[in-house]
Amino acid sequence: MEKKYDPNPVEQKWYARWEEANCFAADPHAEGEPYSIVIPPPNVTGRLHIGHALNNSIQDILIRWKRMCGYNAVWIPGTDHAGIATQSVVERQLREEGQTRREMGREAFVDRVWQWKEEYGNTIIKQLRSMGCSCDWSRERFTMDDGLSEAVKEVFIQLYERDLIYQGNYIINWSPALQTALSDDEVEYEEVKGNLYHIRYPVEGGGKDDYIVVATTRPETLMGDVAVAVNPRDKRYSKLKGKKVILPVIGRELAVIEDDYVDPEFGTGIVKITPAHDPNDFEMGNRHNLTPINVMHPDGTMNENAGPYEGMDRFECRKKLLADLDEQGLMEKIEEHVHQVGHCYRSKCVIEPRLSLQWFVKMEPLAKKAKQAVEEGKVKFVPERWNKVYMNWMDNIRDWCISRQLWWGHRIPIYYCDSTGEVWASRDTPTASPSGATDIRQDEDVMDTWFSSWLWPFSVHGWPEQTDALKTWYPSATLVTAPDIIFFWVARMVMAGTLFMDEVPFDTVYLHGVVRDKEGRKQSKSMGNSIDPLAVIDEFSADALRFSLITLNATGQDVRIGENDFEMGRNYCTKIWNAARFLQMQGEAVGDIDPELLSTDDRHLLTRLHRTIRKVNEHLENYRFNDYSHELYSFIRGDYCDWYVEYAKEPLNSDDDARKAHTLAVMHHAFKSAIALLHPLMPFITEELWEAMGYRGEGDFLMKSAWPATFDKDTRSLWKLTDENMKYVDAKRDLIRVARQLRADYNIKPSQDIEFKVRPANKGLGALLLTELQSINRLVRGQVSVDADYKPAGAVPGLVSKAGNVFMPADDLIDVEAEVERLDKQLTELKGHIDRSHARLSNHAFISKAPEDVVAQHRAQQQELIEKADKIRALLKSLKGKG
RNA sequence: GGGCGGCUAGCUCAGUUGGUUAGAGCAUCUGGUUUACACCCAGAGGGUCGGCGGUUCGAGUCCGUCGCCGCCCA
Repeated sequence: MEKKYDPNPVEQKWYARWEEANCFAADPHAEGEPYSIVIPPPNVTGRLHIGHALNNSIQDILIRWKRMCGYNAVWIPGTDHAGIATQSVVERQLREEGQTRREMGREAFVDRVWQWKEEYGNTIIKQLRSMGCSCDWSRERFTMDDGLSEAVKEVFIQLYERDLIYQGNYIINWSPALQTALSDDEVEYEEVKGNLYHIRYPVEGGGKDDYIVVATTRPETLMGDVAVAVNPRDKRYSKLKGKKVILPVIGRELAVIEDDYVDPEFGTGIVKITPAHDPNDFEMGNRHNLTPINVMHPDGTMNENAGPYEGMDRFECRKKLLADLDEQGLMEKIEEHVHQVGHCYRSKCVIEPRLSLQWFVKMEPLAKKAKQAVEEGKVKFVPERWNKVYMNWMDNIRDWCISRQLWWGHRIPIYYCDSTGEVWASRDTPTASPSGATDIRQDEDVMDTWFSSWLWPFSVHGWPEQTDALKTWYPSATLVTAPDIIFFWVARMVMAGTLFMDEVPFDTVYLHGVVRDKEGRKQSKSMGNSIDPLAVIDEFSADALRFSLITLNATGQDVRIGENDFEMGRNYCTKIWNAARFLQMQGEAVGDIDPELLSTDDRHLLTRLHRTIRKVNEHLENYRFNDYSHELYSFIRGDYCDWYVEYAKEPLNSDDDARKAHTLAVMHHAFKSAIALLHPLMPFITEELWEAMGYRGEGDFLMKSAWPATFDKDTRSLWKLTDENMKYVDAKRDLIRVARQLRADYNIKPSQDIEFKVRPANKGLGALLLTELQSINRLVRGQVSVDADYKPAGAVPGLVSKAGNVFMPADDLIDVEAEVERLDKQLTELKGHIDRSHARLSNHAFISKAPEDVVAQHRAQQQELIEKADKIRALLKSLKGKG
């Protein structure tokens, strides 16, 4: 083995070997309980960021763990076509070439996007490999693939036939930058400091001073006003009833209508009604039979209805209009006004509520089933609190606008015949209308990308075909994702699953936190604070990346990460590497564990292994990945390296070949189990060591090996893996720690062999210690002797350990003052604990109300504290007396 | 306006049903060429668990309230 671990070539080597050996490929007919995960499909335009790294590390842990446990596990990878993002990227490219998609034509443009996708589109998929993700690449899917497109079309038509899809003229969120409709969820509201403009509308037939004042935040929509409204109970304006007002600039007459919706408290209590540009006005307009007037082009410039402002951009128009109103003396006042303004989640432009003809999905019937599924516990959220968020969304569900004015995406399978006026949905490309007319055309729009993503859990398996994969792996087991797409994606998948499969798409949704920078800001490219996972892999290794992310991230909590946090992962790898190297240097392992030869430390290690396996299983089952990582970390670093290996050097260097061989057997058993347990988290180094240590069978891989089992009861009793032994070894180690502390406090050179006297806490313990002096001597780098009657002849430094008092008799060492000071401090601290313990135990209420075992526990603890304090007092006495 | 999360060592965070002397990593200090490892080892220092009030024999943990910080929905 190399002296230093060089991860990059090792990681590349193993990933290639796994792929060559088809280790990731799953077979629906294979044995084992099915366990499947579908990846949250990243954008095909995307690059791996740190959030993906966390997300996919978790999925890989689950899938590797389950695979080792014998499940028929599959992880389905893939990407989505990201309609808006991908189209934007290619359009930008065209622009640089001095072209536009309209010039190019739809077909050529779509071809061009496909070309782009083939060339650049799968970056993220390649990047997932360098992270070690064990996806079944033979099942990789793309939402625009034939099969998945088939599913999208089928679902659209089924919904259409069930009357759950409709086309309608409604106010939707319009992105002028992208020139497409967006769903409500794609709008981000931001607080903006704007103004509330108070504008005078002259009353028809009135004098110069006869006017009303309306307040608005978007004056540029004024040209689209079709009425003004007041609340019918608002006495101030009852005299306006039946009157008309004149729309400034345009000069159109507007009726004054009464509607309960108007809030008398807001602004002046009179609002302008602009049904084509505001959802509430649209509703009101419908109630009062008003015809909407649209004043804007799709790109956000003013249209012919805007009179003098035609051709101006909406914000330019606002400026000019305000100046004109001011000039005409129609501007009452301008108030500062903070309000929420919708922005496009992709282009960040200000959303324009706009009346237009779009396709919608009726969500209420879908929500009902999806809600029920969670209520009945068929889908569980981890952490549980997301339950409420999900329910709340379902309760306030709004119809889903699914049409997008784009070219890249699944085209809506609706056909029109202009001569006959027929409208119908078709699975195939029709050549004539149902009545036989041939002047037919397909709807120009495509569907929202999420309309394909919500089918992902079953469309990846070939639905609507009833494939074997679908039968075996639907529903999937666990969905791992970030909470920001709980509405976009998770909720809608539950809807699709319950509706089309009659079964929820997954039984658990694990929602992990957001990865932030050290200042707590979300990592983003535009802020320049993002950590590139590939750079981390390059510098520290994929194992280190995974380890650090998982170890630092508590269940469902956001995690702050900086560049040097990956050092801990790298250091851990190095440590494990060296532990393996040490073990290998001891020679071949022969023989098995022999109950007769087990030392107390052997038994301690094996007990800890047993408990570690148990806890690791528990943590993984409960999605407590950081606990899983910590548990193993302390086993490998603490129990195995720091204590056991150091202990083992004594038997390994002894002349007793049987003892030596047996120690090796124990070490290999523990080490082998440990790296197997670690494999889901750090797949590369563990696989490498599995081979290097000779654990690998012919054609075998650690990733395909069995998950370590806890020891059964018989083995535990045969090997005497008892609590008493744990207690003894812990006491012994406390003794060692105390002896080391004495050495450190008195600056004894490591090379100096020094004597320790131990007055054991009890006889049995003393007898046991006597049999283990060789290894203890090595660990304290001194000569320990056990003497129950030892009484220091002079002022001798000493400390109290769980195993008894430890003295370090040596000439010219003692600094009495310093020693007294330290013992005093310790005693004061102990006294505090004893006082509190005493107060508790002398409290009648405590004795009578607390459970017996708790009382007993506190009694024992108090006893321990008192004994320790007594020993310290004795030490102090001997120091003071003789010093 | 409603909801959620956070506030624990200098920093980043664990602490699952209330019950041993509140933990980890990093950072700091001291010592170290111990035949695996300085990406290391040994040892040490460091916390009124955001404030106040309550429930309880017992609160970092439960309840109320206030204060910041962040997110989501309207």
